[in-house]
Amino acid sequence: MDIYYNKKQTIFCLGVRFGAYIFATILYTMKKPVRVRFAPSPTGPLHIGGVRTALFNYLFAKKHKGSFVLRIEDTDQNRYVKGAEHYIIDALNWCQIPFDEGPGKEGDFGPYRQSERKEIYKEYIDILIKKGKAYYAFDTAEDLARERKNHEEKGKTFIYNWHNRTKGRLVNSLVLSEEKTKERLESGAPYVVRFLMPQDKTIEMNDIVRGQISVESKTLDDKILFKSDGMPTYHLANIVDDHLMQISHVIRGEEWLPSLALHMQLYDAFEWEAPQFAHLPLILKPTGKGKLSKRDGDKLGFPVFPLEWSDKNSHAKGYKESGYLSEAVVNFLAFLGWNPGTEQELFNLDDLIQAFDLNQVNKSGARFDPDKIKWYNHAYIQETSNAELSKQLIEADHKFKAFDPNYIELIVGLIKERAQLVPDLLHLSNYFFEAPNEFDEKALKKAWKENSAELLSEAALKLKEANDETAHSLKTDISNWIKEKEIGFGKVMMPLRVALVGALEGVDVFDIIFHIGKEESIRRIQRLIAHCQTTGV
RNA sequence: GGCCCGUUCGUCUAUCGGCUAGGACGCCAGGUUUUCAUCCUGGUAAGAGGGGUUCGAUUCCCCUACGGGCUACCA
Repeated sequence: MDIYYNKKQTIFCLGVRFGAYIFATILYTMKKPVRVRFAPSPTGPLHIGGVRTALFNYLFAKKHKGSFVLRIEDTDQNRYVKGAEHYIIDALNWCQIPFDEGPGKEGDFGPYRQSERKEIYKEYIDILIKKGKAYYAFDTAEDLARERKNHEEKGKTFIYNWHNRTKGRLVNSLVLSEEKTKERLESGAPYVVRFLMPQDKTIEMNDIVRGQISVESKTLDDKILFKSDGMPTYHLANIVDDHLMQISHVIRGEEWLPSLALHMQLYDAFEWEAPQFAHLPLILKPTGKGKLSKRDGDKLGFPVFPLEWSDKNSHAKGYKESGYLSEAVVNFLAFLGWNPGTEQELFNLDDLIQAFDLNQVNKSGARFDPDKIKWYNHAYIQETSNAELSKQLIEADHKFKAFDPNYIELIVGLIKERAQLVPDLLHLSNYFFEAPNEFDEKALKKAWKENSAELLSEAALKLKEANDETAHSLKTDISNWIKEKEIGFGKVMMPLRVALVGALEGVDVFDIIFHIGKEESIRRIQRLIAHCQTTGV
């Protein structure tokens, strides 16, 4: 194969290999511990895309024996939602991807809420200003809106950067004299701090998922780093915290990719070594356009949140409450945008940690498939013990408290292969716990023939005498009787099933009789006969 | 509009220059279950288009199209 390589390719390949080797060697000698963070904003319930980001961070951390940090990015006081932080922690715990450090689990790098780190950001923004990498700006929101509008009317886009930071009508410390700036600041006038984006620089970046990316700095704007309310914006807080918390790898959603150039410039400005970045593909709506949003759940009939959430103006369903097992959700999520390259589909958390590799993460967005997550759930229900499922069943419906737990376990074992969601166990099993209170019309039409009443009466008599030691002995006795009578099995079995279940569904008829008992079975048979007589079927 | 990223069955994806393009979900058919479901077997179905590079491109490069993201004193 290699003989077909031309010279150019060979040199290139050697170059790449040599480069990779040097890079690997440097990485190896540094041997920095892996530290990753999940940094959500407490603006509401964590949605399923956020859970996936957290999961990938967790898997990567555990794979490399590193730490998984939870940092609450609550720098926007307007969007702060009470209870959201608590929800995030509950959700991570339910998924069994707990963090090693974070609020309530203080490590060496706290505090872990950005609102509690206000002074730190002030300190660092001052460093940037002193270095001449950032500047004060006094333009009001109205000023900026006006500028945008003016530009728009001329068919242009307003960008606050080298184009106009010192021209036009903008007011900032680059155009004001030092004294004037000082005066303004001391007068208590509101100000923001902007990053002084270099004018002519090709910013080369490397992303673990996407490889080389490059952006021309002249297309970028002087982003606000420090808001007039004394809080940092995401960009500043993020870089400062990732540095201070010694984050080695930033694994986050693709929506942050356009900010990467800014972030790299910030690391440069501080003269800090940047962590490695991996931008995860977005999760898209099952149908239609765009990324999966918090509102899609109700519209499309599946949860988009791990746990249910309610506040005064909204209520949203959660996977947990809808009867999904966390293992299924985690397995499904792991396979959105990643796969191990083998044909194995079922992975528990330990397997995932073993197999996980950021290099195998896909670049393109993945549509969310509600059918597939159901399939995973069915698979995991089969793997879950009858005892555990019974426990969940009893929790879900208190009527089961009246029954022997051992009986419930037996029944669960009988029906679980038919259950896709945990609550399915409820309606799939009800004929084991109570007689049907109505009979499905279609089923009756199909099962009930002229002589059904007589046959069933006779069947009831035979049942009384039958050996009910096991379901199998029952089956043998009744089958023999049907054979002797030389009638089709269906003639007896179908109406019998309707009598027991109320419909043409359910597990094996003899399993049902065995578990509910002969007496109850006969009672149900008589009820159906009576029903058919009164309704004249 | 500008900037960035992406594009293999309907969906999630495998392939890291040799392909009769593999698996899973879904769907369809058959079998098992005298029911329903499960389960088993089989089937359906894909490299956006156009140029290069190459003995050979799904794979590498370019263009176009399409999709996605960002473009806030939100994260």
